[in-house]
Amino acid sequence: MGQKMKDLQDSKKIKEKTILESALKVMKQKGFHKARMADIARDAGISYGLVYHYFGTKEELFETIIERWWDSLFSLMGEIGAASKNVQQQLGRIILFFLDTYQEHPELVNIFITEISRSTANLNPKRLDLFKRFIALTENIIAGGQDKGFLRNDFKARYLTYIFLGSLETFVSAMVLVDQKIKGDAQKEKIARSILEVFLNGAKNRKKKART
Amino acid sequence: MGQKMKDLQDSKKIKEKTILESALKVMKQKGFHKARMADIARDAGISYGLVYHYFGTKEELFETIIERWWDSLFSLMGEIGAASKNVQQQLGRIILFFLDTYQEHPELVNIFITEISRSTANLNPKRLDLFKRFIALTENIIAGGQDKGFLRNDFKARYLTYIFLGSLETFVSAMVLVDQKIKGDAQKEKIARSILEVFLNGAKNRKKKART
Amino acid sequence: MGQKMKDLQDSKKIKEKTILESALKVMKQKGFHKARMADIARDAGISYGLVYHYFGTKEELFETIIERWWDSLFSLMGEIGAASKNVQQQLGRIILFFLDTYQEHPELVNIFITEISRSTANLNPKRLDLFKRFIALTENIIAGGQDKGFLRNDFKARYLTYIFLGSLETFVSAMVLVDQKIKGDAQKEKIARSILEVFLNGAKNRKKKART
Amino acid sequence: MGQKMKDLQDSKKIKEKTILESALKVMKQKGFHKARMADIARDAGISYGLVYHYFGTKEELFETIIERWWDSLFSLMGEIGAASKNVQQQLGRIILFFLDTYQEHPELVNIFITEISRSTANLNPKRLDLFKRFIALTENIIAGGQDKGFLRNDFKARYLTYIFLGSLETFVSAMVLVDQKIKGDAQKEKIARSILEVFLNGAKNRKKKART
DNA sequence: TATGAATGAGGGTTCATTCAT
DNA sequence: AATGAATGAACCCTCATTCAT
Repeated sequence: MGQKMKDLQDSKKIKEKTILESALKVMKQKGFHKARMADIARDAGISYGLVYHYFGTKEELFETIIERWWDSLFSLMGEIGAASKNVQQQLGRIILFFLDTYQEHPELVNIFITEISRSTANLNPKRLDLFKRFIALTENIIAGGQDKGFLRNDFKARYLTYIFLGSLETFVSAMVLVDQKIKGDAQKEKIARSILEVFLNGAKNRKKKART
Repeated sequence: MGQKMKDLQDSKKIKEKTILESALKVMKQKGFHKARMADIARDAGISYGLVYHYFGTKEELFETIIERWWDSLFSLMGEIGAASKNVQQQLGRIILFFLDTYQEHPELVNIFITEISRSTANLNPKRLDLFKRFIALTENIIAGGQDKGFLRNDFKARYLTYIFLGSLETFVSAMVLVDQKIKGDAQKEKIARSILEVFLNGAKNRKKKART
Repeated sequence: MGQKMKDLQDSKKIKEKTILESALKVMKQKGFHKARMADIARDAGISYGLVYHYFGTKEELFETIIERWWDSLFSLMGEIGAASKNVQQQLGRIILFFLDTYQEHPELVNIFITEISRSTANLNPKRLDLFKRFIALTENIIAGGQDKGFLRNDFKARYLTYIFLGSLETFVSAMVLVDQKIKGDAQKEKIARSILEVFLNGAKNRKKKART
Repeated sequence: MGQKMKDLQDSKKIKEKTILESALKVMKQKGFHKARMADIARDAGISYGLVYHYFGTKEELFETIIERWWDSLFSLMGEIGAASKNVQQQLGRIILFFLDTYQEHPELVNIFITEISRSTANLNPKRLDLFKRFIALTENIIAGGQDKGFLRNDFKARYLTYIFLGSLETFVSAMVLVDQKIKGDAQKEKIARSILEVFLNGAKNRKKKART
């Protein structure tokens, strides 16, 4: 491949990325349905006709965003599965992934949570499958922990999975809502540990005798 | 007030309720932004002009739905605060409220969670305040539990609150997503106990020695 | 006719008048096209359904207003014609009629001028005829003045008529525009004399030698 | 600026003008409130979406029409002020401007008179100011004539101004009403002279002794 | 690639009018 | 007479998408 061609491709990639980032930004501000192609183009500093050159339709643009999210998520789940760490570490990795992504792209997390994970309107079979697949992968980890006797067996793995992902998700989205920034890796680690600790050991006080 | 007038008011109330329910139904199917007034009217079996007779605009219709949700939620929080139960019971009541509402109006929960709680686009200051107020009330309960030594003190009450509400919410919304119906009060109770139990005692197995 | 029936008819007349006056008021504020039946009814203190009981349609309500205007105008023109006054007095009567009506019902004059006299959209053949008839009657007076040698003969009567009515109309509508009230009969007389004087003798200074 | 760019701008200007002319045409036929954007677009031979591309809203389109009218009017008043002609000539210029505009764009004059000058509903403070400014400029000319002793001093300049503009306006609008075309410059000149002559010297016959 | 003029389906809203009570 | 719920035609405006340049 010639240098020129490579440059061209690079420039194409860069523009694509610019558009995607503008899309995230605008969608965060106005929500998916209210985000206009013209807004996205303006934010990206290009004409709106050009957006159609790179992404066929608004839907396609949206799909691309979603796909990239899932790709990175499944890529992580693959890594986690490959490395045979213990449950605690595996769950920790998932938590950190969400916090990392949030740190880098708060809008992405926001949109993922807002527009995709919750809206049945946006939930076509293909997307639902991705969800189920992710939940199933998490459930596998949880079930593995149950098998090893590390996690309690008196609840279905599926229930524990919901609770785990729920804690995580609400943490992240609560931060999105109040536009909290995670300040530094230290805070990130602390938050991750909190979530994991409460999930594993519960909110109940074990040190003193409870008065009630 | 004469009987006739009472009847008229009743019929008005009934029609209002019909419209609200149709709105919930349609919004669930298509999402808020995609829900057309014409759809709602058709579902309610009336002309769309009449919807405007009862609710000035689509936005107002939406606001009414939200307000009623908050009213019932705050009404519950008031009751819980008034009755000086222990933390466990108080949290249990909150869980049951969400499950109950879901049982009766799955769409309402869905819309609340999907369109309101998460979309910053819909989150004007007034709404954000309601949210913060609800979170603060829950935090009070949690903090109360910490004061009594029942809940652990090594995490901020706010963090525990997020985790509690997160578990609960994800449970409910996961059920919304896969369109699970809660079968009977027995199942509802069981789910409520699961959520509370894991929140309080953690997912870790305490009976056997964990192998990892 | 029984007393009861007479009372009923009176009450009917009163309500009709109330509606007509509210219509004038609202139309003045919002213009004819923007004036809603509901507005008129609210101003009259009745339900809008009742307006339809008295006047079949909005158009009919409008027509009634116009008709009454024309009736009183033609009634005046009849009087003027009957009494064989000189031109000066006849023209004076017309001027006073407009000023009187304006004094009593500024809205009516406003609507007449704004919505009727000028909008070709509202000018169906019947209405155009009324106009032409009024102009013709005025022209007769003017032509009479020419015949008697009182008014100049070097311009068509029609032209002089336009100029006469134009001066008058602009005076009145300029007052409508700036919402000037005519203060007392003295001012009214003075205005009437000014208009007539300038129409008859011109704006040119006749007392001194003009420098230009 | 490149030739291409100039062409583009030209084409844009041309289309804008096309739309404005269609707007005038339709508004004349149906009145402003009844004029539908779709009608205007159809008359201009374009889709109605495009009208919104050029003019944001119906209101804006309307505003543009009004503004251009005022611009040309004030531009004339500036010219008149600059050239220190005598009063007679200055007033003549104003008359000819109205007649010219009428000759070229009868709709514009009609709309100006019908929808704007008279409807208090359309009379926001900004517009009222423009009116007052125009009247004040005319009044200046009249007052100048009074100062020089050319015009009579026994009436306020403001009154004479009303009468002058009134004669002029009614002439023009009467012609609009009956859809008279001005045939050739000769007739235009004659009309102009008539108006001025009657305004200056009055309608009274000065040659013979009036019999009444 | 890049622009933005052009299109038109879609959907919110208004309001005159009807009609059951 | 009186009310106001109910209807639906009409109309403004938005915005995804196409296409000529």
